[in-house]
This record gives sequence, C-alpha cells and structure tokens, in this order.
Amino acid sequence: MVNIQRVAKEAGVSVATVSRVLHDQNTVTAKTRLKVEEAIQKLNYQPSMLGRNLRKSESRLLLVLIPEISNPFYFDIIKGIESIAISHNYNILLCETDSSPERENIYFDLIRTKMADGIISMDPAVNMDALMDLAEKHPIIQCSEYTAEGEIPYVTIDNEAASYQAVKHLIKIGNEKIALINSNKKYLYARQRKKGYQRALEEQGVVVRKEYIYHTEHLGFEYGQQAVKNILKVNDPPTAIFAVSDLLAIGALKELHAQGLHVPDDIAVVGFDKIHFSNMTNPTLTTIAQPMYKMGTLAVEMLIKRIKGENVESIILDHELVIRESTSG
Amino acid sequence: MVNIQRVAKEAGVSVATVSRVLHDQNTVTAKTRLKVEEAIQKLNYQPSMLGRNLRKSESRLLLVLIPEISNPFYFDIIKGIESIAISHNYNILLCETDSSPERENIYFDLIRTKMADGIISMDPAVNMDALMDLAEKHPIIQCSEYTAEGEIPYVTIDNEAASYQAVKHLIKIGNEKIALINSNKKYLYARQRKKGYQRALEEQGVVVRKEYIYHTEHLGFEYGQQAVKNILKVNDPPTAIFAVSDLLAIGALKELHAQGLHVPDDIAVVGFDKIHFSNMTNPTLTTIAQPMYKMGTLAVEMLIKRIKGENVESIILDHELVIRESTSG
DNA sequence: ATGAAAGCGCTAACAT
DNA sequence: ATGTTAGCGCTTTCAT
Repeated sequence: MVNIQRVAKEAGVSVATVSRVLHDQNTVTAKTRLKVEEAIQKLNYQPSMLGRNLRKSESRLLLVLIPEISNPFYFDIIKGIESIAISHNYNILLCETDSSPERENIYFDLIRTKMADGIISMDPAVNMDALMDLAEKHPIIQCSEYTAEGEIPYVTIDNEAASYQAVKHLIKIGNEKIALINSNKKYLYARQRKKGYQRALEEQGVVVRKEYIYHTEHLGFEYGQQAVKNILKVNDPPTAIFAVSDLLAIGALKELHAQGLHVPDDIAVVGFDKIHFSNMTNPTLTTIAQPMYKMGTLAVEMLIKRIKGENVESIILDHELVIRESTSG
Repeated sequence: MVNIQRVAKEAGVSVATVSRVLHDQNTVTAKTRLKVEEAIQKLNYQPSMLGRNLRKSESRLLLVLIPEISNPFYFDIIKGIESIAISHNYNILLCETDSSPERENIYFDLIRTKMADGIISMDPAVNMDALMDLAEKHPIIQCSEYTAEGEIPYVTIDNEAASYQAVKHLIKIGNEKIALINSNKKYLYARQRKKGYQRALEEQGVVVRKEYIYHTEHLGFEYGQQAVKNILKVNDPPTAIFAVSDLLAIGALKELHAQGLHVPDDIAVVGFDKIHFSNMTNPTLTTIAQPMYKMGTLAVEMLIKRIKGENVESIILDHELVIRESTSG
C-alpha cells in the first residue's frame, strides 16, 4: 500500500504539502500542486481513511437502527437518509436490531468504540434508558418512533391526529362498529394511534368496545391475518377495520377474502404508512401517508448538526389520508 | 475520551499489559489482570476502534452492493450475510447503487481507501470491468448475479434450469402459448432465464414467439403491469405468463385483474424469487424459491476466507418450484 | 510475566 | 509557500 510518505518522496515535497494538495488548500503553488498530482497519479495513491479517521477522531459512519429491514415503511426513510448522508460524505450502517437488546447493544458499542459518529434510531423496541444514557455522550436523533421524556431530538408525525383522521373517515362513510388492529402497547406510536381511534369514536358518541381492539406481537402479514380471525369471532362483528400498519392491513385483507367477505362492501379497511405494496392489493388499500423521504433527510441533517455540536429542535411533520378502494365501493 | 494510556496509568501497568488483558491473552497473571479490569471498570474505558483499525490496517466493514433496497428478494440474503458477519465481528455497509455508476464508484472508493475490507456484489447493473479490476487487489464475492468470465468467485443458482422448470410446469398444466416477462437483456440472469424458457418450449415442439417476450427496464410492479398491457394486445394472446421476478408477476396479476381476466382460469402466472408478499396476493403466486438466506451466509463466509487470503470455489445452489393458486384452479 | 518503544497513515500547529 | 514534527490510540516485537 502506497502511503503519503511515498508520494511526498516521489514528488520531492513534504507530506504536509501532499496533504494540502489532497485537501484543495490554495496555499500551494500551481507548480508544486502539479508535481504532487503527477506523483499521486503515477503511484495510483489513495489516501487511507484509517489514518485520517484516527487523526481526526471520527469514522464518518452513521448508524441507522431499524427493527426489521423487511418492513417497507423504512425504504423511503432510508433513501432520504442515504442521499443526504452521501452528500455530506458520511456512510450509513443499517442496523437491524430484530428488536433484540443484545443486538442493539452490539450497535451501541459501535458508537462507544468510535466506529460510528452518531445514531438515527427508528426502533420502537429500543431500550430507551440505554439510548438516553448513550445520548448524554453521543449524537443521537430519533426518527418516527421516539420518547418525549428525554432530551433526544426527534422527527415524527402526529400519530394521534393521523389515527383520528383515519377513523373519522370510516365513520363518515357509515361505520360505527370499527375494529382496531394495533401493535404492541409498549410502543408510543401504538398508544398514540389508539388514542386517536378512541377520540374519533367518542366524539361520535360511540362506545369503544374492547373486543374490537386487537394487539399484535409484531408487524407482519401473518399477524394481520390472525387479528382478523379473532376479531370476526366476536358477537356483532365490526363493519370496518383500522390497522396501524399496512402490513397488518394487507394480512387482514387476505384473511377477509379467505373468509368470503368482500372489501369494502362487507367490511371496510384502512391501513397506515402507504407502503408501495398497498397499491397492489385487491382492493387497493386506503391508508395514511407519511412523508418518509422527508423524515429521513431531516433526521440526518439534524444528526449532522448534532455531530458538529449544534443544537436542534424536534420536528413534527404532516401526514395525509389516501382514500382508495378498500373504503370506497 | 479515556484511552489505553490512562488505563495503564490507573492500573499501574504498561499499555502492553492492558492490551493483553483486552485480548484475553493468558500471559497475564490473575492479579495483574484484576488490577487492569478494575481500572477499565472504574474509568469506563472503551478501546477505540480507530486506533486498532489503523494499527491492524483493517476496517472490519464489509460492503454489500444491491441495486435497490426495496426489492424484497434481498431481504433474506442480507439477513444471512448479517448473521454470519456479526458472528465474525464484521459489520455490513449496505450500499444501494440505484444502478448508477457514480454511486457505485463512491462505494468502490470505500474499498480503495481502506474504509472497507471486502465486497459482496449483488448488483446486476454493476460495472463488471471496474469490479474485475478492483478484484485484482481486493477481496470480492459475487452473490446471485455474476459474471463467469473473470476470476471473481460467486454463489448463485442455476437460472436456466429454474426457468426451464417453471415453464415446464406451465406446459404440463396445459399451456403452450406462454409469454415471458423478462428484465433487461444486459443482465446475465435475464439471458439465462430466457434460455430456459426457450428450451422448455422447443423441447415441446412449440415455436418461440417474439411477441410473447417482453423486456422491462427495471424490476417493479409498474413494469409488470405495463408488460401485461403490451402482451395482451397481440393477436392470439397467451394463456400463461412467466415473469422472471415476483415483483413483475405481482404487477401482472394486478393488471390482469384490472382487465377482467381471472387467474388461473383465463391465464396462469408464475413468478420468481418467492418473496414474502407473493403469498398475500389474490390468487397466491406460483414461483421459484431460491435459498436466499443460505446464499447470503455462503457469500460472507467466502468473502471472509478471501480476506484471510484463502482461495474459494464458486457455488451453485438448488432452487425449488412452489406451486400455488396462480397456476392451479 | 511485564515493559519499552516503534510505527500504522494521516493532519495540523508551528517554524521557516 | 513549504517543511518539520508531534501525536491520534492502538498492537506487537523485542528485551528484560
């Protein structure tokens, strides 16, 4: 491996000058610069980031924590993150935690050992205490899922309002018996979306029925299917379902179809996230769109500011109800 | 940041001894070890990987090149890669190339500048010449998509045989007019799968009709929909469709449904990859399953061997035809 | 069993 | 405008 010393020797200058040329400093005469550039060319020199990183005490790596890479909800967020990160000369370590604290801890160690410069956490299952601890010493931003208790800045949407709007829509098209397929209560977004659901019903003077609320262990088609199986068993079954994730809603559609029910005539369905798939189902899925790409770009920008030592404010972005076939005969 | 010096001082030993304790070398007496461990505890010391990496001239980062993070085909491969990588104390930099050479080059530079120790390329759009060039000096493995010309080891399946089997199945259930929704010809897998398609038809004495073959620019639902629109326009339209990707097949299902055709009664459909979603469509999709997770684990294992300087052989894994509703009334 | 010291490749403060 | 040099934090060889 040819290093900066070798180049300096070849060009007949000092390593400092080579470094200056490398960083486009204009304190170098055109003539010297040329000599150095020729030497670099000739030796096919590529500066080692290992040396630079140690010297500057940075890794230029950013951690992005997600529970599951297979949830399409994260796609556009990641794309947003990636595009901004690259333009700032950072790279992204996509960390799938599988909601496991051990796995999580491996990634936290990456920060502690200087292998990474900051974290964007999108993992609702993350050990919040550990995260807040880490945030005392390291730059961290929360994206989508967050905790308001600590000091960690976040970018997200108003989950309660979004959920409220979804259920309002179901009410407006004539439903009062509305089931909720929710995810695990331990997640803030789950509690917030439940609140929106309740508020919409109560405002309408409809009593919230426990049998209509189903909590799933994880997000995934199977869980949506299972939820519908349970929900249809109750006396006086619902005429509409609101699922807090498109994955659950798509599983629900599948199971409803298996049971011979027609959507939306027999039962209406609303999802959440507007993942790409949700337009390929039959019927297409009414859902809440989140500005995922924007969320991603904002999250990195905030993180990079934090790394530079600047302060940042949390941000709440707008959502949008997208009405498609599953709620409109 | 507390460093190894500080710990050594605290423990009253040399930095060498601290390093020895850190690496579990048994050349340290229990007593000394204890002193050091206490100092580490007390100071909450975490060794910096930046120093270690420079010293060892490694980054313990592996690059995984994929064209698009949103193609579910890669999920399980990535999971496989990740699990093995972590157990070997490597981390994964997931690199979405968007099939752009510039983007690709940014990632190649990561290798050249020692920011990464090796590459697993799954990008069919990769600049093969550049990759082969890079492979002269750096450890590289190809996964799924490959070129046999160079010296780069790969792990993949027998695309032609898989495709042959898919089409054979369509023939067996009574089809002779079979369309092919293929991806871009410049990809090896596309050419191989076309060959299998042709061989199956010719073996049956069926003439391959150009109008039945549609090439898409990219993989994605929309392209599958577009393909069907075109294919149905021909005189004497096909009674079956084989798509080289589940994404295309799912788009095809959608468009067939939009045109009022019933699958499989009016027209049968086979996909490729057995992505998770292919079981959520209506009807569920017959498809070719690839051992993705295995592919991923093998690819990293090969790569790690290469990094160690060992030689590895390319591997061809088995596939499997999974018959579901889209080909069985 | 432990310590001293060199050196990985780079940047930047300081000197000229 | 350019050079000299210290030092980032670690591992490892060589001595003791």
